[in-house]
Amino acid sequence: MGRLREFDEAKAIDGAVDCFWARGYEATSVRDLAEHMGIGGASLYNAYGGKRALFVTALARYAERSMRERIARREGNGQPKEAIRDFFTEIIERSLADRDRKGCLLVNSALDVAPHDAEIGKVVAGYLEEIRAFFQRNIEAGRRAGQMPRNLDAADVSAHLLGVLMGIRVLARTRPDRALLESVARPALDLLDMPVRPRARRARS
Amino acid sequence: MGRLREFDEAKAIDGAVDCFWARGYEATSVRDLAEHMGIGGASLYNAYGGKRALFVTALARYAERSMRERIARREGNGQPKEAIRDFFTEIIERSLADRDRKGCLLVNSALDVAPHDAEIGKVVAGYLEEIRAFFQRNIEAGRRAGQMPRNLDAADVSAHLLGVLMGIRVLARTRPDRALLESVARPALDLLDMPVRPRARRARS
DNA sequence: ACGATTTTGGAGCGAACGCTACAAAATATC
DNA sequence: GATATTTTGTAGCGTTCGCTCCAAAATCGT
Repeated sequence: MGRLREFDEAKAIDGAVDCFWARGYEATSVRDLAEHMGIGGASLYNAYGGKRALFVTALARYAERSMRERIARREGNGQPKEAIRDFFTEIIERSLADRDRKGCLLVNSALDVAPHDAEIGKVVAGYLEEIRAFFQRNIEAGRRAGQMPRNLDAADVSAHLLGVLMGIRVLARTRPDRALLESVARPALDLLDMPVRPRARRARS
Repeated sequence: MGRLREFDEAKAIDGAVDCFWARGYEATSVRDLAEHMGIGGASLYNAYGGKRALFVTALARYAERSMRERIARREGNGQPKEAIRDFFTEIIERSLADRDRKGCLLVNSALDVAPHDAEIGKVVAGYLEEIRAFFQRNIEAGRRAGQMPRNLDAADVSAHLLGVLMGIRVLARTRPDRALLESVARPALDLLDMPVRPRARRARS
């Protein structure tokens, strides 16, 4: 019973994601949100509760459609090393193509919102942990398949890859330069390759 | 000629740094600033021009007192590897001791302000480049001194270290956990060590 | 001492902020 | 069709925003 909603809820959330993504939490006003969501201010509060609650919803939408989608697309192909390499390649390519330098909503939130809001902080930390776990699963699979060095510490290296990923997204927002971003990633990805037996230059022992 | 300033200009700038550092650019109000700087609103505009100009000044102060000081303190000891290692150790320790999770003003600005303000973006990029250059100088010195592998690519690895540093500062704001932060840094720092000749497990060719 | 110049505190500008109140409009149940 | 319930648009609540105006206060050169 009651009047039914006239706006497209999926489009509305996507509009909210775009707003928070482009401008950040503080700099996004409720009026901006309502306009980009295609709804009125009253509907926004009626349907989503308010700015903060809407942000949590938008964050979940972003994580689902952007992060988890990207993970799911790479995983389960039986090529764990390519999964990780392609993950970084895609992030770099998208960062370079990101003309308005929006970066990653999760990373932006980790610095903007999370430190000032314990609840949202835990949510963001949980999303980032999902990325690290993706790295760890694929490192372990790569070791089992003999594609990666046996002595790789999956916990260490997965955390390292997560840190490098965060670094790429930070640097991309101030200096979206291909050479820089690829240099950041390369030493980390080289860890995943099998060591080459160093060729002896001259006879020595 | 004219009335002379009554407030301590150094303390005032430090107060502005503290404000922007703790709350971010957008979330810091001119009234917050004036109060923490110990001056009135009119004096703030008279002496510094406005919120944005004051932010640029505060950023320069932070870079000088926090970043360049940290670099200068480590460099020129003839121990380039320790300079880099200690740099990361200090960042991790300070991040763990940073109870209100202020992080690094440069990194915060790189995500908050830089993408929306081209001029400030270039300033921030310049400061970050100083950090990368510090890494590169010490990598080259370490190679010359025979403390680091001869085949280290100083450009690549210095960019990598900068990325890892950014990653540590991001993760520290959402999950200030020693094990996590040290895991992020460890594989990067291990690059600086001389390779150990792998001990042959069994006789094999 | 005096005019010129600068700083300081206070009041307040117009605008935008997050949010709410309220009545008209639209639906389901009966 | 009457009633109950929900959504929608509008108007506006009180607050805060960055910033400016202005007169009093304080210092200089002369």
